[in-house]
Amino acid sequence: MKNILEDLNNVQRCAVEATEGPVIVIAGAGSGKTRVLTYRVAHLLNMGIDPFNILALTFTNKASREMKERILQLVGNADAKNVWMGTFHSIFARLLRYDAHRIGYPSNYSIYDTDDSKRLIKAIIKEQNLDIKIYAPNYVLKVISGAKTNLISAQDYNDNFEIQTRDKMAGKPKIGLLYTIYRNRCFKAAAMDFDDLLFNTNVLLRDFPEVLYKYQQKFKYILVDEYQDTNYVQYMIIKKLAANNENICVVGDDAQSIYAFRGANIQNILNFKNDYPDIKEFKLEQNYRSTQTIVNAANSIIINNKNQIFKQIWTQNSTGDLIQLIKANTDNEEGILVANSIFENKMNRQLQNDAFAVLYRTNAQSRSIEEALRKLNIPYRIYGGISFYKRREIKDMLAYYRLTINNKDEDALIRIINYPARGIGKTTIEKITIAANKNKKSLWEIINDISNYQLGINTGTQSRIAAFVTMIKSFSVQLENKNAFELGKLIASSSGIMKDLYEDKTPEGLSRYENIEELLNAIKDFSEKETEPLVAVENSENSIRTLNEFMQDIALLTDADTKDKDSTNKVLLMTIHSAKGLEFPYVYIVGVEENLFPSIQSLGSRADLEEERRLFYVALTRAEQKVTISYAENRYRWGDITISEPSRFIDEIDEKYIEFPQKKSIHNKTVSSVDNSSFLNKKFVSTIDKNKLKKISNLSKTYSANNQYFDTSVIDVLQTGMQVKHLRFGKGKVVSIEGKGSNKKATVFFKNVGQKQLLLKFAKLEIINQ
DNA sequence: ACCGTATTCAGCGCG
DNA sequence: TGAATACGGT
Repeated sequence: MKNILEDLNNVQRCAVEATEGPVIVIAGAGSGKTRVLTYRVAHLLNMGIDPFNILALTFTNKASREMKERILQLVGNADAKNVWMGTFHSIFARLLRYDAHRIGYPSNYSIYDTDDSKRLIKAIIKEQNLDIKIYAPNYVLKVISGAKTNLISAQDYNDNFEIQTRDKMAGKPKIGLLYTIYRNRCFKAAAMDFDDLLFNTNVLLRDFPEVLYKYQQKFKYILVDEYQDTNYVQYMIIKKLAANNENICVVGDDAQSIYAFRGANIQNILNFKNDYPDIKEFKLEQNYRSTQTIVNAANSIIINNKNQIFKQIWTQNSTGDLIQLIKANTDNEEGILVANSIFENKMNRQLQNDAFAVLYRTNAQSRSIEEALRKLNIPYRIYGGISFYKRREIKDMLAYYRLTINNKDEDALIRIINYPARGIGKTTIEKITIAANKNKKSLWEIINDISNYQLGINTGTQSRIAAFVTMIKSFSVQLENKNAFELGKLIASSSGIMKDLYEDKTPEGLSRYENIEELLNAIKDFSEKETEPLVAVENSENSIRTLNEFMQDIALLTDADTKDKDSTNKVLLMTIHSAKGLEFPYVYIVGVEENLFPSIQSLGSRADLEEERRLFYVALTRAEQKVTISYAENRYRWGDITISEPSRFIDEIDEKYIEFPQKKSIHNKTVSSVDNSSFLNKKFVSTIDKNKLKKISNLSKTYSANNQYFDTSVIDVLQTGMQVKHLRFGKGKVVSIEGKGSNKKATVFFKNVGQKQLLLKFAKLEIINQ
């Protein structure tokens, strides 16, 4: 067998071979992070570790799928698919199928997605006669979700004086009550939302020592990807699982932590060492993805952040093109200029459409880009958007499946009890809901025994309800003996959904019908082929693949997971957030303006601004060959034209990496004096006001002041024994010098921080004493 | 049951 | 501005 370790560089190899004990890998952008993770798992397997003893947690389903494929290729042994690899949610959803009975949940519990949760919250707010404006469902959900993420139960929430005070001050004292009701309703419906999957896992591991012991024994080796974006509950779960063996390896890059806004805690990675004193730390600093220009420009950005783990990303790749700056008058013009630029590059360099990606801060920005691309007949695809599984007709169909599997599923029941219309109206449902709340029963329990409750429902309606119950039951009894496709198809036709959509001859109706057909095709694939389940199945004695299994498989899918058949060779448009982990030869970052990027909401706090800067860093480092940055001076936002300035992030890039606009906007507003001033010629042209001129000229001074540190002469002159000063590390003494030319490295002993290896072209060393 | 109008929302979004 | 949904009238 080939020694796979030979594919790795030194640090990567060390990180892969350090299988025992706690390990942290700080992996710079493009430094081969995924490689380390996959090779590490492959290495463990080659060492003879049982795949069932390995737990690998990823950020997205897509990442786990890709990693699995690569590991299979590496070890060439189908056993590898038994590694527990997946997202936190899919892995622990699975754990809960085995053990949730201890906290009162059946193993066939439903999973509510965000829409389902919101519907339920809204219904509860209405039932409580609260003002929907004060208790906006989105807000309430966000608060509840945040609480669960921080392991605050409904009980804790209501008992916590500070929280209660905060809610009262905000004029929303009933949020705790809504949390309690919401939790109880989910429980009664045998449903968990996304947050519950993690929250309840933590409860199991916390309150049931035998469960904790079981999984500690099982997961002898734990790997966590994208550790910088983990939140508190994830942190706690990992900590508990790893407590016994401490064979834990986390991989991440603090510079790419961009999800604080939804609870990710960058301190998890910054403080990881505190939890495991005897930790081994590896830093992957060589970038294999991008040109020197891109790497250096990205470094010059991120250095402005205070809160970070020190590292020096460098590359052996060629210098490459300068970062091109495009200035536009309006957002529409920005779209045109970007599309033109893509077209030019495509022609001049003979590139395919899929060599290009356009990244933006907010989804609303895609419009002008789309229009311009369409005009030039450049095919594009928006990455993200409405997921197949979130379409109304699909959710309706899935609601039938959910109710068939879990009769208590309240959201599913409400969704379909009168769809297709069967004469069970609002008033009836209201009566049933009230009865359920009063009797502390699920809706299903009420309608299953409708004749025994005096709800004032007329006999006609009662018999229609009874017929509905009978129909669902007739589906439920076939869950075990029919495969997913047979039963799925039966439900689609018996429920009347197929007929309902078939009769709708509008274009929307037609497309809905087709979508249902597509869903059935997917189920057919699942039933027949040995499709790889998202999470390994341990005892697959079951010869048929059931509808229940299908639903578990897709419950945690997102649109990023739905394969797009004709996704090939198109320009990709997406938010920067969804670009995380991806790479493209040519990257356009658009709308790089103050108040948009960085977002206006981020300007209030240093932490938020630093997150925006990391986001910009992520955007830059997606590119392999060339980055183009654009901004517009006028932009439509919320129906108003707003005037914007170029983002501070543009100023932060060392200007020697930027190619400033030469020719102007298509509106021919070029200022004639451009040629007179070499400075203006370089900078943003057009109508620059005096203040901006002043600002820019100050900046240019800053740059030249900085440039002395970059002066190659320092690299050439530096000798062992010299006293030097580093911007962040302070004073130190050169211990040794290795390498030559631009890859020259010095080992320096600093008084304050100890010994460091520095790549001289980045380290802004100043010689203070020979 | 359905349609037209009113209202609301607009930072990023893993599962 | 524009889309997505809620509401209210027929």
